[in-house]
Amino acid sequence: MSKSNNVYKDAYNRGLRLLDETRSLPSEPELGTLLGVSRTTVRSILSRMEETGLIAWNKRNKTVLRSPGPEDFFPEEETDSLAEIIERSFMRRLLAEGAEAGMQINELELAREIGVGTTSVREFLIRFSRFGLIEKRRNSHWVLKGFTRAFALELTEIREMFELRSAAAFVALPEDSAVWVDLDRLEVEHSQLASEIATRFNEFSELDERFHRLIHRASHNRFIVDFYDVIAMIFHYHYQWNKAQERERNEVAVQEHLAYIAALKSRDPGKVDAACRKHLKSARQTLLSSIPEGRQAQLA
Amino acid sequence: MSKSNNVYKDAYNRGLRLLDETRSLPSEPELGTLLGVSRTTVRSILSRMEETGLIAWNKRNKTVLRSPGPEDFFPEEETDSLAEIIERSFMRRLLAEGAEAGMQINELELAREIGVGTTSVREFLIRFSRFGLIEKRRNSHWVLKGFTRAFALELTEIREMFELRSAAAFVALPEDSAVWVDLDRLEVEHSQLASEIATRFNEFSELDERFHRLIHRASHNRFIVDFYDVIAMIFHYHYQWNKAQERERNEVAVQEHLAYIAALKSRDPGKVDAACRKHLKSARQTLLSSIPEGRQAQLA
DNA sequence: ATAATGTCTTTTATCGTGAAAAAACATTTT
DNA sequence: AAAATGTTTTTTCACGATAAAAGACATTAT
Repeated sequence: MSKSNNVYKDAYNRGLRLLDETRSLPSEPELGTLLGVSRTTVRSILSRMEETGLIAWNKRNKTVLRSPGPEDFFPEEETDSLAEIIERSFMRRLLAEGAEAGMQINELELAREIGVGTTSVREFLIRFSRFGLIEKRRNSHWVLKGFTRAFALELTEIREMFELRSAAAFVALPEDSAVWVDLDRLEVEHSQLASEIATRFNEFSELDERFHRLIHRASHNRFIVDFYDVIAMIFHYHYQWNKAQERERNEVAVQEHLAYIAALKSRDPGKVDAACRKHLKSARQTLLSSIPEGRQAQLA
Repeated sequence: MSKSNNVYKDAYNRGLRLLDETRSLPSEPELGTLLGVSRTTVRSILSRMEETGLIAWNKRNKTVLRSPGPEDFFPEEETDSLAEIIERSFMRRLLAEGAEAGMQINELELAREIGVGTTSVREFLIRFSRFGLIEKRRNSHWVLKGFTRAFALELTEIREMFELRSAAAFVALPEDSAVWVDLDRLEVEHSQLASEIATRFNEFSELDERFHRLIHRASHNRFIVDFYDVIAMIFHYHYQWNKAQERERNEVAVQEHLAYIAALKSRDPGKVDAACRKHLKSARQTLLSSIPEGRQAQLA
């Protein structure tokens, strides 16, 4: 089967949305930048749009003929990369009952179960290993370390260390740095979300990530910035799994963020430290409370 | 070619060294644990030892017939794993002239140059990416970020944060913890090395790693422990490349370690903090001084 | 009954291969 | 001449296949 054309399909779907906005499409290189793909893929997309009568394409002329309907889109599941598919399957397994720490992970079995080649699974596991949840035995299998209380504590310890430092670096940034504009924008978004929290609470997760990444970036340290990937990944799946009190949790978090943002804008290191600590403390509580005592040694 | 039998060859070579020590070899499972390989490999080793007249093998009886000579050993280069071969080739390229930051890395070219399959190179790059020296462009090539001054500063910033915290955790360990015995042993080794520094200065590197790993382990945090892999890797190649004042540098470092060890043994947090800071400061200086100003944006 | 050896099965490591996608080069259009 | 389109080449991604190595099961020895 070699390689799926999900890059093409995903870009095609995103390309369809452009058709509603304009009468005619821009140049091929421009479309490439817009969709984040090469010209080769852009041309495949245009070919199909022409075939299905969405556009008339003649050299530089790409006139929109009709608006795309739902049937023009490729099915969602065909637009995922193999890596995403494997990650989802793997995490589902991890979060399912019975995934105990110490358990061994079988590449071949995983590959067969997901229906992909072993190479992709191997590469996924190598990439995934930096999250600290699995470990490789030299020329042998992988071992599951488990999403335990210990893991959560180790993760949050680093997170707190890094974020406090980043926040301190943030307030030291010059007045004319672009981050202050970004921060203002995030503040507005937070306020809006706060006022409509009852209905939009599930949008917090995405805002949360953008906010913390902005702060971490102020550290100007690639190891700190990269570490946020670990946090983001854990929180992503954690929230998917644990929906208890989601609304209340997010409501509290939004307010903490607003206080944190205000502290940053005050540029008072003391206030920032306090606001940051307060938020990190409740974030840790949230994470820890989701790991039942009785399953400490188990992968929840 | 599928898979090289370097595991067998390496274990065989290590197995040969056992022949000098005993009249007869232990059981197969015991040999397996000793050499860190499976029984399957142990049996292959025993078969060859029998063939080459090194031992007489009959079921549980494995009598040593003669001592192995140099010709019995497999050549060193055949005992390296593919990953080691690729890493060495890759690092040689990095440290060679002309490896500038921003340069793109070509999997296929690397694979051809080293004479291995692309899969192995890909896996290596994924594993290597956590060191923060390369970065992947989404469905495209890897980009070299370069061993720059910025890299060294970011690395040492984290190192210092982690080691100070680990050292603080170290002194808080109970009196009966096994680490104190390990520390005593390391102190003796340091003293011995200090007294013979003129001739043995090149043995410091290995001692250095063991010492810092012991301290980092006290953090009981997998992210801190794992981060030492990045430091160890950088220092390993850094020292291979920069031999200037090696003797003097190591002489100073050994003394700093001894002071650091004394501080740890005093269990006085203030003293530990001071000794740790002092050592880390000079370690940072050493690393920075090896990155010439004029090549800041370049990979040395 | 425990622990070894002997045998068979499964898994891991690595390669070559082919399609998807990117990138490079050549040609045309503005 | 700058930027687009058209065409060709190269690289990445993913697979199945195969030998090495690990692991499981069966048998034999203490």
